[in-house]
Amino acid sequence: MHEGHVPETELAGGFDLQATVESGQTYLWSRADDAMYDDGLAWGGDAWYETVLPATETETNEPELLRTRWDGERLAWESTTPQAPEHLTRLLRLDDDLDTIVAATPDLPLLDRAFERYRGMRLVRDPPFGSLVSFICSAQMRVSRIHGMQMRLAREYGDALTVDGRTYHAFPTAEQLAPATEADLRDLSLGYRAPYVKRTAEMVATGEAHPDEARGLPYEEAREYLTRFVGVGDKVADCVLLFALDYLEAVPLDTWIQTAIAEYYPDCERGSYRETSRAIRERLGGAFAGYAQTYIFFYLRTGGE
DNA sequence: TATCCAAGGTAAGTT
DNA sequence: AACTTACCTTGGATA
Repeated sequence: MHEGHVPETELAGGFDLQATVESGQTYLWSRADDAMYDDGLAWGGDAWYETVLPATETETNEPELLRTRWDGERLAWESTTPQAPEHLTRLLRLDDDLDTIVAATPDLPLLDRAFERYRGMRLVRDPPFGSLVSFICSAQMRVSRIHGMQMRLAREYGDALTVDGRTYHAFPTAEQLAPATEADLRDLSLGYRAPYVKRTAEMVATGEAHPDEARGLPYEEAREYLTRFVGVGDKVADCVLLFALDYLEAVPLDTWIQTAIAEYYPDCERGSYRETSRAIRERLGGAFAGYAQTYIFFYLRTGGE
């Protein structure tokens, strides 16, 4: 295993690894201590987190293990690849300048409290297919269970990798996932999401469509593109745009944000997803509105008011 | 111990 | 285009 660290001085605006990984943006990382995912908020936050890089994203075309831990002053890492810092920077957006982003965001009381509480939390940049499947699975589901679904999908269908006697699994490719039957996926407790995941995997595997195709389109066109996948409506599309495809202005209108709008920004409620989305995006500052959304989401979900 | 409820929504059918 | 309804599963709350 290669190892190293990223010093705090290279992380403009600080870093909160636990909030970044456990805030419900990504379901493709795990806590190495096997503590219940989504149970760490009162815990301490210096656990190792690990993910497996898909073979399609590595220099070797093999899956690679990546582990990382915040030790209070710096981001330590261990990996089967020496390219770990580059992968960490991409996946956890280490080169985002949070000070600039916070400064560019409007001065709203709720937002200020959320920024203060979780200062250092970054957006993630998940692999698009994994992000797409994760958020299809997120419908009417709790964070810890969404995570469990992705872990089971990886274990059943993803590439295996053995390191120090332990076996890890990459999230499956569309080609690996498409052959699964609806019954297979229901056995993994996906419930009614099973046929959505299967049909979406088939669409990607056959080349009919790919989430990467949305990249670069004007924001609302990109969202519209993603809704062609089965199980993907406006909200899930916004999540993929924000957490995988670099659309930092995307504001997923989930139940928590809907509540926040009703309570704090009622004038932004416009009756339709499209118009409400435009209004709240404007209220949260436009270009980085998705960053603001993620802070508000996590702040409210963890008991902030 | 049994029952109920809600969880980061979406698709399909009606009006 | 706006409005209803069904949908799997399960941990945690309530009786």
